[in-house]
Amino acid sequence: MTTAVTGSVAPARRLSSGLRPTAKVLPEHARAHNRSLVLQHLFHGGPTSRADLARATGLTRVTISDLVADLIEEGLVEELGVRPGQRVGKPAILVGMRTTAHQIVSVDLTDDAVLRGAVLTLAGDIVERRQCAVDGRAGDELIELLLRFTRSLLAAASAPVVGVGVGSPGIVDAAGTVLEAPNRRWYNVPLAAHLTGRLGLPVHVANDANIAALGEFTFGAASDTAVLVLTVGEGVGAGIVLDGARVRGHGDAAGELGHVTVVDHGRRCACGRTGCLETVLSVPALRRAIDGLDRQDSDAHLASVGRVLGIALAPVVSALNLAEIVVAGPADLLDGALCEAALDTIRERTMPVIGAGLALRMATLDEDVVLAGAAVLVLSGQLGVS
Amino acid sequence: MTTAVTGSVAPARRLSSGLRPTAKVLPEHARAHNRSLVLQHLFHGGPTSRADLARATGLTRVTISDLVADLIEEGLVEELGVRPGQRVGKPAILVGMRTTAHQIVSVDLTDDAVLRGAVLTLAGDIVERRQCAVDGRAGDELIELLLRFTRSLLAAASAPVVGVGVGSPGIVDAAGTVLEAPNRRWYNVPLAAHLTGRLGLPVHVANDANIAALGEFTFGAASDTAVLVLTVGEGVGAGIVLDGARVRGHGDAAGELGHVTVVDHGRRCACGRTGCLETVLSVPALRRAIDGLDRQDSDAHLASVGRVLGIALAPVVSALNLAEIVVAGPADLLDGALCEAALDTIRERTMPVIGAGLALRMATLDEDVVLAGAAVLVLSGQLGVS
DNA sequence: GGTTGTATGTAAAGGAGCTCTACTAACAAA
DNA sequence: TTTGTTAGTAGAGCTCCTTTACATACAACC
Repeated sequence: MTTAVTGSVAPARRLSSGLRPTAKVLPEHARAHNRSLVLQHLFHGGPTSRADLARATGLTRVTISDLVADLIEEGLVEELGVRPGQRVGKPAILVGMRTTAHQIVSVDLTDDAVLRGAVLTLAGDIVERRQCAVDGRAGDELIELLLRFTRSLLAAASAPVVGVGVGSPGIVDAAGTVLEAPNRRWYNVPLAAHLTGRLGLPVHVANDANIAALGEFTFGAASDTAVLVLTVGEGVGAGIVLDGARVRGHGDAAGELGHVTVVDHGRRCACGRTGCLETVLSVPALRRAIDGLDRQDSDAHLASVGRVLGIALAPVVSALNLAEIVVAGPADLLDGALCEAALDTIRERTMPVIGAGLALRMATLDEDVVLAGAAVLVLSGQLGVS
Repeated sequence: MTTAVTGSVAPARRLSSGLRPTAKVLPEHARAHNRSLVLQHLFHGGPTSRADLARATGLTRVTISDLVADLIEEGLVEELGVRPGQRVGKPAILVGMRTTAHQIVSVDLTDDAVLRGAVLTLAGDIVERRQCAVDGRAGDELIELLLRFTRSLLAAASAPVVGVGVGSPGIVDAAGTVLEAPNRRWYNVPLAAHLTGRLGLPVHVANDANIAALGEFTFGAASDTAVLVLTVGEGVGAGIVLDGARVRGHGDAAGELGHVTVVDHGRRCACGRTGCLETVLSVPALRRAIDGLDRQDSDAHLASVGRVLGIALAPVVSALNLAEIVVAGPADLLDGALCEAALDTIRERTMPVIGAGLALRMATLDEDVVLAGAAVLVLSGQLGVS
């Protein structure tokens, strides 16, 4: 008596690709989701007619009109007049996101010596850029400085600010608490909550290298499915985006690749161990190593570091079947022999299916990756857009 | 004029942890989601009262009663009488999932020589187990054999079957098409669609090592957040579950760790390259290597393989901040020196935060991991439970 | 120049889904 | 017996989306 019960057992219609339904969904959540969906299309597709939005989202024109009316009321969207060009039927009215009507404030704490900040439009364009010397401050002092610096950025904004994004080194949990950032002497500092309280507007905090990946993913040319962004600066960090979601890891420490051992019997690292990736790949280490070398020797060294990087990344690429590795950092050091050797090494050390599907390129945003990423944090947290 | 607009810009209420809202959500989707949510709680928490379900999910008692009524009507849930024990208030009526009222058929194609299949309850318990010699069949012949084998399993079921799950080696896409499985001579075979058409009930197909991870995750003791399951058999494969979602990868090839180069100038591999992980870690390779050795030498060899494994996994563990690595395969080879060396090596080669948060253990399901995983495929695909 | 066809956007009615409030039922403890 | 607590259900109401119908505006065609 083997009876198919397809009729009586309804197929599960999944909301996301995740396996476990974990929280209840109410009509209002559906509404918020669809609202974000519309915004998302306008964000990436530019000005569009309501009818096109309906076709793109699968919602009806009626619902789209309703959602767009809400968004217009909130000031996030505006009508841009009739679509140019002659077609049959009633001319479409274009609607577009008002990317300049609101702004975002971003702060990048990556650098030991200086706070970097910016005011950005919702499209990620930098309107105003500021810096502020750290002068050796750490712990609470640094928090105070950060607060003052952020206030000065808010004062520099020329439109309402939807939120503040902060990229910090160290391990940061989902709530924006810095669990540990030794160089800043921060341990269990609820930075996001503290700043939100003091500033009176939403503040999002995340790991700098992690959000660099978000920045590249949203504003760069990164693929949708599986990207790793490697940030090379004073240290080495990474961020991974899979199916549009940032990988956080069990203890919010995903992407901490700087202190993986890659060289047996290697140099001593600041962390106390030896042979960490940072001892060969960080900007200071690279500069030291090639200082005074001619082009050929310098390239040879960079290639050897690239090979070491490739050996370390090959298992990661295989395990995740990555589509793209993006490298952010000084192009004079990284773009060239180093990246080439890394990609070649990864291809040599992985299956053809894995290696062939992989691209490796330099980041498109240079020094502003983290600022852009912090903006994405705000965009996605406040507007559901990324 | 820096004005906070928190009031006018509604915070995005996210449905999942993903960043990009990608598909519209209708009320019926919300209903299906909440239905799965209830089922999920009953699946993992066992019999529960409606009131407790309401507290656990955040939905009201009214809604829960409504959902439970639907589920009872569909035959997936039943009332189990009053909860024993004396408490104040009206006694609660327990409701529980009818795990034996429906069944699942699973097939495991991992073995070259034999098809392994089973009939399982919705709780993952094996009711009936069957095998079938492959006798060198491949390509279309193997598909026909698989079809006949599946039919015999369906005939052996003693309750309505909700769906069929198949674990296949090779690369399988989300639709259940086997993109390539060289040993089976399958290239772009739409296996799930084909079987669904012929059998008239839902068939789900996925990579065997991938779903082994699902099996361990659901029926084993794996953690929620970040797990990698390494399956060691004739070859080596892996599956990764992050935040409850299986990692698919850009080309549906995530987890293909068997052919990462781990030994420079190593043995020739069946894939044509040298030094692949499979050349040292597969069951045949391990047996060959320790054949005739005494315990001490054998352990030394196993430990050396464990170190190689640890070196390869350390970057993966760091990049993903894994909580757990689960190893599935023959305990006599893997459990002991090999696993110990692997864990020690990973700990040595990663930051303390990363290494300390990691556990490594043997799988709890032994040979039935893939069958269990295939069942999870059906559970999650048909009922939204996992 | 009128007619036809196509496309956009809105209005009104309807159904699905959840909540809130209010109620009954059933028990323990005082 | 009274009081307090908990479980489950009924009915009204709100939100959100769809379906259907309609007004509007243009091109193309005779």
